[in-house]
Amino acid sequence: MALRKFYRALFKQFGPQHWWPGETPFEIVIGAILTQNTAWTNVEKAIHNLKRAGALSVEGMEALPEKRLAALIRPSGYYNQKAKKLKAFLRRLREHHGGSLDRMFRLPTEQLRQELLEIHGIGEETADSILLYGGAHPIFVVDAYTRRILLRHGLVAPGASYHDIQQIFHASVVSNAPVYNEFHALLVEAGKRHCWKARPQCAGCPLERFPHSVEA
DNA sequence: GCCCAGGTGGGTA
DNA sequence: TACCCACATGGG
Repeated sequence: MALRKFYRALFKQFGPQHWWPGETPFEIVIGAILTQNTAWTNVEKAIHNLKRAGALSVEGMEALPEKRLAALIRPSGYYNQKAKKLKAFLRRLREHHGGSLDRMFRLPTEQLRQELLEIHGIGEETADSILLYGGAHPIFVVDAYTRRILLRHGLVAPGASYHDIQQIFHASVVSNAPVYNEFHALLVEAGKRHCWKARPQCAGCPLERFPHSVEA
């Protein structure tokens, strides 16, 4: 299967990625929301502000007025929107799980995924990032780089949905959280290095030797 | 100045 | 369903 070859090639080239860059499950959840359509370097600044303000905890963040929260996460962009999203998540966590991430993550994967998707501001990629990286649930995260790379190699059709792409991974890669974790992180690294583009930008990339259906 | 970044939700046809 | 757009900062 092509994807398993991709994984080996990427790992050989880039090595372990040590994702997610976050010290606690709560930090990972917050980072997953803050990184939506945003460079991670900007998210780091926002998280630094939250830490400095003592707001990188369930209680600390819930105690903040939304305006104050928005000001702290300003460097991550879309800060008014994201403050609303963070508040919506915290409210749900408190009302359904007593404010405990541990309790929340004990739910079955599919049930928790459905619940996360009901929260304002949490779409499929963010829900899956929270599940995989925050709770070690074995579910594959599909992001823009993943889509572009698979598209370029003709492994998915142009109109493929998030679910379509996720199913390809679930069907061909063993259901194992550490493996899904590493694979997705490697795909993002490849994406950042423009491995989804044609030569010369892709020259030397670990996927170049695999067939390209789309010379984008 | 322009383009992009580890998306999502709301509106319209 | 399928587009289109708003949301916003910071780095290359």
